[in-house]
Amino acid sequence: MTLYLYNSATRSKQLFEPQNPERITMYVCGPTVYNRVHIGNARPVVVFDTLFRLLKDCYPRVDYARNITDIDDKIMHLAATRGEDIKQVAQRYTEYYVEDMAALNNLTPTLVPLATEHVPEMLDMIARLIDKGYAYNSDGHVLFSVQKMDGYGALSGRSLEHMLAGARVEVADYKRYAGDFVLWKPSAEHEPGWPSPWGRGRPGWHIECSAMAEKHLGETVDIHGGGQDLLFPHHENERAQSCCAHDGKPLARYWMHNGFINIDGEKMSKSLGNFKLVSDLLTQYPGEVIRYVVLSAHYRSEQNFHVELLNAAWRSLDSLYGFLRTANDLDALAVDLKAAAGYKALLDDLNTPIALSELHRLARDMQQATGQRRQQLKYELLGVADLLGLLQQNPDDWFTRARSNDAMAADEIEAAISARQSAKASGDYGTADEIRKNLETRGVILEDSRQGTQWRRG
RNA sequence: GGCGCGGUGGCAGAGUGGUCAUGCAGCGGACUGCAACUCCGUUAACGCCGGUUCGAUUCCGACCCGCGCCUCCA
Repeated sequence: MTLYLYNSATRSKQLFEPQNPERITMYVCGPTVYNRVHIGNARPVVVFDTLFRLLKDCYPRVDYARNITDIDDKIMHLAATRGEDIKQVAQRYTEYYVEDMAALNNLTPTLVPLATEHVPEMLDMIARLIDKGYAYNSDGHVLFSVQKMDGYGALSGRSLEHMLAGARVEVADYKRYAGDFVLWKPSAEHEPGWPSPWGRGRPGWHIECSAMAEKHLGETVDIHGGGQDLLFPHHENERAQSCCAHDGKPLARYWMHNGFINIDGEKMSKSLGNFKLVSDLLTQYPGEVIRYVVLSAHYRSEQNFHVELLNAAWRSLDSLYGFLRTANDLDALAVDLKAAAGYKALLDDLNTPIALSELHRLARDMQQATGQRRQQLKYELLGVADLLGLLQQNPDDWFTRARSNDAMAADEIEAAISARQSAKASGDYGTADEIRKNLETRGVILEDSRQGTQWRRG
């Protein structure tokens, strides 16, 4: 078993060698809870959930932390406009987030730390950074001095000169250097805040991840992940804080970043009005279909998202579940999953498109195989699919579960089918076809076979 | 301006120096009372121009086009 991962820090695919094979640690940046999540927010969650599943299969223990940022200026503004407490706002959107992510078959991470519950840890880390000379207090702000750190910018591959050369940053007057970033900032009377040695205030964006990773996973994590856009400044700054607080020890051994999702070739943005909320998509598509679409592209490449993709993914899943339906009564027979091509594809930097293609190959092979081989193929198919978070529901449920409230009830459908059976038996094909056509207009498709008639919702 | 990424068949999307990705869609056929499902067969691609090579979609160079990041957006 050899796992290769692309490390953003070295810009190359590397053999994954954990610090301690008995306990793998992974930290992924979670959401700021101020709105419902869109499909772009869902991509890292699905990607790292898939990695989590793979790691759990390879190692005895995996501690996977995905934080919730529940204190942030965007949350504050929303709370203020609605006359609510930030806690109410954050809690509500956290619940939505959990709900949406669960609908996409994402497992719950081992740890889900909240920023507001780690303020003491952040204050402690900030104090250490000041003691060590990496941070300074200025006018109620505490700032990290990027010039004090050797190799600042190495993660994202940029130098201070280049960063500031073409930058159009307004330099705040409390900064000693334009590239310095905030660890702690003052809160006005009406704003949420916590007491600190530097006055009442709130944490900067980056410090929470450093503090929470340290507390729950230790000074160095094996894998740190997030979206491509977090590489700079967020991860660069996290790395700087942690590294300097820990006397040079690296924050992460492997940095992983997923690419963006575009909508019809354009970046998703509120100004373009083209962002797709997961909750909206879920009203029309099963979560598993959305997950399939996300996994159909390699996580590092850009993905172009549009409605036809969802439809194609749905049909692909129909095909896979169709094979499983015909094997419903078959007992799976265990084989070594790690020998499966789909498993190997995942070990190669999470090549999910190849793994998906293997699902189709396995399903087809299973359909044609007999005896033990058929049972083994079922095991392999379900096993690889499980690593992808797919195909784990009962095929009959997949095909017959009602998608809306006005959908035809199952017993009504069964009654229509037996009426059609009688018509067929008496040679009255006109009536039989009429019944079938009626069902079809109500979203029910019939499939005759020697064993009888099966139905599914189309 | 700085750093980086990508251009593959109708759509999506892997991969490779020399038969095949795969899925969805299309086309032809089998099965079926007719369909659906399934099966068999099949069409179709590697931005442009050079170079290296016996051979390049794959390596090298130029060009064209598209895209991302450069302080709080996954």
